Amino acid sequence: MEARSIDSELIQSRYRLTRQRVAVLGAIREGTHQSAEDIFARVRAELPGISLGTVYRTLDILRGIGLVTVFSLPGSAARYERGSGDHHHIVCSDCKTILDIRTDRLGAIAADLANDAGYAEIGYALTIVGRCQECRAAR
Amino acid sequence: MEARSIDSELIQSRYRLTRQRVAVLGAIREGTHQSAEDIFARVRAELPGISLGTVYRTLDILRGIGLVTVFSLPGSAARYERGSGDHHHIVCSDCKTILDIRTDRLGAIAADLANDAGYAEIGYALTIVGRCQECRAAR
DNA sequence: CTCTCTGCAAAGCATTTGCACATTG
DNA sequence: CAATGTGCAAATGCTTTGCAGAGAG
Repeated sequence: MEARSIDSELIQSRYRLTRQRVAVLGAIREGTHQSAEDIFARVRAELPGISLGTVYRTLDILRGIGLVTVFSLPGSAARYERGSGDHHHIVCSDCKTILDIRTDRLGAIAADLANDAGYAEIGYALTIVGRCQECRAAR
Repeated sequence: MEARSIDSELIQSRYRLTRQRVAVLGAIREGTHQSAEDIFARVRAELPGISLGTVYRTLDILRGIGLVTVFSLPGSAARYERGSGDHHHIVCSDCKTILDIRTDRLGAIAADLANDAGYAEIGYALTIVGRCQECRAAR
């Protein structure tokens, strides 16, 4: 079953349900690690009149209600993906390919570390940098 | 003993040893999680004529030779700190305060995950988001 | 002296915002 | 209808870059 429906989430959060918002969330679900421009391009196919500003505004709302997660790597635009950050990333230092990673070995550690620091943990994300197979094979 | 000296590192990397480069690295060592602007402000005290462009160019060189690490959080400028990323961060979702975290519990996990993904690991960074003590106390 | 570096200012992206009109509930 | 959302375009940050003169080796 798909995560919480955008309809109920937006309405419960007293946001209006507009074509643009539905389309943006739809676009997010069609890909991963997309930049705002990527999403803009995708949504445009369905809603040619939408503006990039609206995409940014919508992404910010969706993030606020937990339907979308953002992360950023130095030197590139923010990346958006659906859901709350329930996975991690490994990035190739050469070709910049990003892969999702899942593990259950981090939760306890993050909880301990947050606790030690006196913070109430909200979330955590591990980013690994490495060289992917293709890039190592090529020269 | 302080890490590798900037002099030898720059020279070995066939970069020229300039006042600006020495000052920028000095500024980095006086703080943590500094933005390029922060570093610019700090260096200016010593070298009033330096330009922001030079700060950026220098930071990029220092990062290239491993004397400086960069990281970024969505919605704010890149942060620079000395050394190679040998520690992690916890950020307050309210006041944005960043704390350094050290642990030896992640190395093996990161190595396994990189391996599973077919990547040759270069580095990894954990970022925890939470609410700090002060922010929880205040209202 | 030659080659690299720097300051300056302009350019380039990514993201945000003000405003008048369109839409939702 | 009233309140909210959207398109448009300008504005704002952050970072990069071209160029001519300054400085390092």
